[in-house]
Parts: sequence; C-alpha cells; structure tokens
Amino acid sequence: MISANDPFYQDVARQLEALILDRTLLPGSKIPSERQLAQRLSVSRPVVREALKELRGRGIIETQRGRGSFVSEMLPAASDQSPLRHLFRDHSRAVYDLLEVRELLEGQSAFYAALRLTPADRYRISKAYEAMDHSTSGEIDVNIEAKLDHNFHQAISEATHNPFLAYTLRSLSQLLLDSVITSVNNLYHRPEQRMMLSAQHHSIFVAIMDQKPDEARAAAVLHIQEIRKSLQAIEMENQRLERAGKWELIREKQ
Amino acid sequence: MISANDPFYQDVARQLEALILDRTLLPGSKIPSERQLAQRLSVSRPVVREALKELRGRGIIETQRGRGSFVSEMLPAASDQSPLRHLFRDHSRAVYDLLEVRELLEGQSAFYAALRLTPADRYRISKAYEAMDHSTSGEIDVNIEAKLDHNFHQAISEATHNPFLAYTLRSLSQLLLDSVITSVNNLYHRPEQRMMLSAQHHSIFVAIMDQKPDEARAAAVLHIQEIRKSLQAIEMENQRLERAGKWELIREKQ
DNA sequence: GCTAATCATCTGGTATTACCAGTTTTTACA
DNA sequence: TGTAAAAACTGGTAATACCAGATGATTAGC
Repeated sequence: MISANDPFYQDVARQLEALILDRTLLPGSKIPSERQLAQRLSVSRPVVREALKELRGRGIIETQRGRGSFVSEMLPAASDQSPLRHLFRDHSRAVYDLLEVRELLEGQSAFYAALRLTPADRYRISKAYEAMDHSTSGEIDVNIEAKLDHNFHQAISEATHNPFLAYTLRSLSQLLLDSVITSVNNLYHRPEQRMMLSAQHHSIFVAIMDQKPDEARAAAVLHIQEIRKSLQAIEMENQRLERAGKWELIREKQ
Repeated sequence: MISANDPFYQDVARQLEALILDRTLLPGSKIPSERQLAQRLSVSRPVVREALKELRGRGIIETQRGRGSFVSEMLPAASDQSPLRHLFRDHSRAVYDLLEVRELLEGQSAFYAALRLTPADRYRISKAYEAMDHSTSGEIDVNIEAKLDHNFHQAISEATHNPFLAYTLRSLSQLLLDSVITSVNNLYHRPEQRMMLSAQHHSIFVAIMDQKPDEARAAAVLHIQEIRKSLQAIEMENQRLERAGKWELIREKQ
C-alpha cells in the first residue's frame, strides 16, 4: 500500500484517484468520510485531508462541510489533454476520427508552412527530417521513430506561424504517441508501410522546402489517408484471424 | 482577507494562486515556508498545508521535504483550455490566427454535419438555430447572442459525429466567448454586420438541413471569412481614429 | 397520526502540540 | 582552509480537542 518514497498523502490521493478513474467510484458518488478513510487506510486524518485537498485541486472531487466529499460530476482534465484522452480511450473508432481531423489540419499545416517558410523554419524542418530519415534507415525502435515522426510534423506546424494550429495539432498527435493502442505505431514494424511512410515524409518535405503549398497539402493529406488505409488493412487482417480463431473453437466443441 | 463563506484553506490557496498567476511569484521561485505563511496569514499550519496541497493538485506548485515549496517551472492549465488562453492573451494577432483555424474546422464541420445528419442532429441544430434567430430579431444582448451563436456552431460540430472535431472546435470557439477582447462580440452591435451574420447562419443552416455538404462547407467558410473582414475593417477604422487622435495631439502642441 | 422542534450523530474545518525525516546552514575543530 | 558535526530549517505525520454545518432520529404538541 505505502510506497517507499512518497509521502502517505500522495499514496492516498493516488489510490483514491485510481478508484475514480477506473469508475469504481462513479461521478457524483460519495467518498467515504475522512475518519473512515483514515481508519481503513491506517493513516491519520490530516493525511487523508491533505490527500483529499490534492484531489480537490485536481478538480476530481468536491467537498462540502457537513455533507462529505463527492466525485465530481464532470471529471476535468488531469492534464491539458485529458478530455481528449477520455475521448480517445472511450471511443472505439477513435483512431479513425482522430485521423480524420488530423488529415484536415496536417494538410493545412503543410500548406501554410510552404507558404510562410522562413530560414529558421527551413533549418528546423530539415533537422527534424534528417533525424527521422536517419532513424528510418537504421535499426527499428518504434518508440523513437514515432517520436521523430511527431517532431517532424511539429516542426511543420510551427512553420505555419499560427500557434493555435500548432497547438491543436500537437495535442491531437500527442495522443497517438502516448496511446496504449499501438496500432499506428505498429506500422513501423511492417517493411512496406515503413517505406511508404518514409517516401511520403520525403514528398512533404520536398514540397515544403520548394515552397509549393498545394503540393505540400496534397502530400500531407495523402500521408494521413495512407495511414488510415493501412490501419484498415491491418484491422481486416486481424478480423480474419479472429474469425479463423473462432472457427477453430467451434470445431473443437463438435 | 478571509472570505465569509469559504474555508480558510481555500482563501489561502486562492491568495497564493493569485500571486503566482500575476507573476509576483515567478516560476521556479520559492514559496515561503509553511510556518512563515501560517504566521503571516494568521492561520494554523495545517490550514497552510491543505492550501498548498490544493495548489499542488492543480499542478502549479511542487513540494519537497527539507527544501520547501516552489512555483512550477511549467505552469499547467488552470483549466482545460489554459494553454490556449495563454496563446490568445499573448499573441497580438491571436484573433486572426484563431479564425484561420476555425475557418478550416468550421468548414469541415459543416461538411460532415450535412453528410452525416441524423434526425436527432436535425432537431438539435434546428433548436439552436431558432433560439439564435429569435434572439437576433429582438433586443440586443451581446453576451446572449454570442453564446447562442456558439451553441449553434456546437450543435453542428456534434453532428459530425467526430468527437475530436467537436472538442477541438469547442475549445477554440470558447476562447472568443470568454475573451476580454470584445472585438468579435462587438460585431453584434453593428446593424449591417449583425444582418450579415444572421444571413450567413441561415445559409449554413439551410445547406445542412438540405444535406448539401459542399454548400454547407462553403457557407461556413464564407461566414468566418466575413467575420475576419469585418474585424479588419473595424481595426482599420480604429487606426484611422487613432491617427486622427494623434494628429489632434500634435496640433495642440503647436 | 402528523408536523415541527430538539437532540444526537455525522460530516468537514481549525488549532495546538509533539515528533519524525530530509535538507541546508552554521559552527567547531584539525 | 577544509571537513565533519551540530543546529536550524524544511515538509510530513500523528494525536487530541474543539467548532460549524448537515442530516437523521426522537420527542413533544396539536
């Protein structure tokens, strides 16, 4: 129960938060009283109070004198992007919806980057492209490649000189980076997809460097579309495998 | 100092937060010790501790045993949209950058809404449109009209059935709603602009109801473009007035 | 039997005191 | 002058007592 390094109040806060986030404690529901929690968790009441204040500061509980503490009806962000994370986690088609928005924004991002390119942008995008290219031609480390891919796109979005566009894209693409869903990341394991991604990054890069906005947009849109198609192909393949697995099960029962 | 209704710990947290947010206490800087704060604010140390835990839960301070409490180097969101707010506040061309992104997303939002319209969507969008239309034809209350405008656009974005798109648009447009910069809101005060906005909302509405995606997109894009043009016109007018003001000043000095 | 008032118990909120564990500063000694 | 130890500082924990608001149970009055 008690972590060796962290203060008790942080442990308690963490435990309570876990109960809330995994829906053991539902929004609106009452949290046990401070005295009860202190007794059950074998800590003093001030420790519980401090833990509850931390959760309150995070906005995930509300407390009222005389009534008790309750899980907030609306659970707000644990971080900036937590509403987005929530959407991503709970939504079975999330990755496709996300790609739909990204297609639009990445296309426009590439368009404006090509249009507004400064020497500093040129340098930054080149550096990011080279790092990614260098990584692509070497040994596969999916996490690093995904991150460098992300960095390349971010350099582009920053070259738009529209901070809202850059911020929005960063928020959305960060979801894929951080995701426990590895389907997108798994594209890097497949040689044909990996080469495709690499070629498309090259097309985007060249169009931006040559300052051809329409070509840059088209290349970026195609890039996301190809990712989507690849994911769909992988998904269908997984469904075929799954159906085959079910058939094997039924057959063994006869 | 002490609010009549709130617990002391909330008052203390609020006061400290204000010092941090108005940059009296800079990121990375040390916060006075618990004992000092307790003494200076004439509260007990547990009250201070609880206040600090609340701030810690908000992510705006960090505490370490033996060292003290410090303002976080990276100040995270006080709310979901706080990074966006930061961009908006600090960026002199913010409203135009924001409109640039909105133009893209609103266009696509209208496109998908027209494409994917369900009966429930139809109902919701109609209700939002009627509320707005009804308000437009009556007495001017800018805040209400802006909010109803926002609701109309939100109903459309929800009809896309892409939660990421809906969320992103909501975040961005909420900035304008909440903004202390009232230039967009001031459009409602001008009869010709108000009528223009109303007509454009009508075009968007009709195109979506008739399920014409391309028309819906074009109408939505035009809508944002017109807002931008109006703002630019108001800005130029303000600059002419400002220059005239300066001339008057110089003339009086002679 | 029903309603209102009172009381008991519960809840979070505040204060005091004592002590512990980690960090930093000061002092003493070689 | 440098190093080690002691003192002072920091946040962390626990216990105790009491206060203020909320809720539920009981009692009294009609």
